[in-house]
Amino acid sequence: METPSKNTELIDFFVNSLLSWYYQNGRSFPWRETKDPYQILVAELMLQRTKASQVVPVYLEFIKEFPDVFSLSRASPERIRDYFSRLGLEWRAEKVLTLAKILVEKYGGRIPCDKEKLLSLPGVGEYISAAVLSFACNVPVAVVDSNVVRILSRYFGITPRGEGRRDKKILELASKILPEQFHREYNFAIIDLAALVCTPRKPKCEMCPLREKCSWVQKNKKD
DNA sequence: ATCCAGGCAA
DNA sequence: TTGCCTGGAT
Repeated sequence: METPSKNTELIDFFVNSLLSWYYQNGRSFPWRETKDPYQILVAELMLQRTKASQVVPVYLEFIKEFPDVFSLSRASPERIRDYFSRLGLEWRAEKVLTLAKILVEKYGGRIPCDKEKLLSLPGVGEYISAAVLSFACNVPVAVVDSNVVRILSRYFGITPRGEGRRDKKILELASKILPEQFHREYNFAIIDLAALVCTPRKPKCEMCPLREKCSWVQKNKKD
């Protein structure tokens, strides 16, 4: 009887605090200024396992040389590798070219706003698919990476079974929380909070907008 | 030396 | 669903 309303309260506080924090403290990146699915896709391919600040110059140069999927599909593998090697992702360059060619030949150069079609593309999994859908296609889906998992499990006091990205509880919670009207801002917000405040080690709980109701903060007060 | 993390194959 | 791949971070 009291659990559902408490959960709702917990969720409302989470979403409201997170969003207002984001409007004050959120980061700005070139790929957040656009809703072009191609540019979003390129950014996400580059952002995997790479610090965003390091991606910025590479991304800008890449988009300048390959402003759309057609120009990319005509690029040489070596030229693409030049960019991705700067990010430690040169082993992916070949896949990027394959991806561009498929987009041109099969989809007429348009990135499909469809989960199944996105997942069928080489180099695109759950994470990038969700990112493209929310950031470019205006489809309200929760973007869940290990950073998001960390925040949800800390705040709500959930211990994921094995990997969080494969934990049903976490995924259900993530989509339950997602505010449909503000899904894009919300997804950016949770990514930024994870990067700036709720870091894996030594999180800056003093400056966290969620600390009042964070289960992890309460548990660690003893220390 | 080990861990991490999203994509992917078995 | 489980384990491997890759290379930067710890």
